[in-house]
Amino acid sequence: MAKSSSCAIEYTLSLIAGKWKTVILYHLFHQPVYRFNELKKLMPDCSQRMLSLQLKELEKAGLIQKKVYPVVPPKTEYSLTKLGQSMLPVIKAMDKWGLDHHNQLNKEP
Amino acid sequence: MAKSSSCAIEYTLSLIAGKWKTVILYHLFHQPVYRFNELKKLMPDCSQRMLSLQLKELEKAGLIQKKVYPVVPPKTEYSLTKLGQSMLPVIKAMDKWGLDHHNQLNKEP
DNA sequence: CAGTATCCAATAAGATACTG
DNA sequence: CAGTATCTTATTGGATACTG
Repeated sequence: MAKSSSCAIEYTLSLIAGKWKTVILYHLFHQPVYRFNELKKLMPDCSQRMLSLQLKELEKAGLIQKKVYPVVPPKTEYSLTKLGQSMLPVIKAMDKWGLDHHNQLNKEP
Repeated sequence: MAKSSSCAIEYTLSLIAGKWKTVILYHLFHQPVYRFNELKKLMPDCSQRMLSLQLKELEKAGLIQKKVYPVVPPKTEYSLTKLGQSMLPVIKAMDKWGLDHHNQLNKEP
């Protein structure tokens, strides 16, 4: 984000680049609300730290929102904002492309 | 690409992540063939080195192909492969989203 | 024209331990 | 439960100069 992008697509990419952001959005499209540890379980290869960072960046980008319940033990809920929901076509297109072209997936005997 | 992705969308992202890849694809959708320096001119903020690297990765991913003419001075042409063309919905969705939501673009007086 | 080579800076990501 | 802190490594990107 150092330089302003000169191309629309660059801007879009800047918001969803990062190893886990699209995956997080993907999950939130399939279930509207997730807690931190639920997401963690869905993404076993994503460390707690990375999940935390990526959620923060998505929140900063305005794509997701976080609701914190002041209870003990803590409870937080992540969900898509309106803006995040508008990303659905992008996520869908990427998911479809991956399903169509990633031969290593869903090819178990 | 160290670990195999467990999610289709992760795979898609892995192929188009990188600061300039989607932009290159975007241009190749609007004009089927480009030479190295033509792309360079379209992307003034992308260094020659980066352009070269990103083109190489796109080629390795099978999304673009390169035709080299054995002439002096050298002439190369880059174009989308069939696989690259199949990425159109993804690029289009990202472009549209950027146009719709990046307020800093196309707002000059 | 279409790149490489080299060197360096910045950023992203991983591992592990700790906490309100 | 939902994170931080710290340290380290890996990857990416940039500047500049050079070449077949």
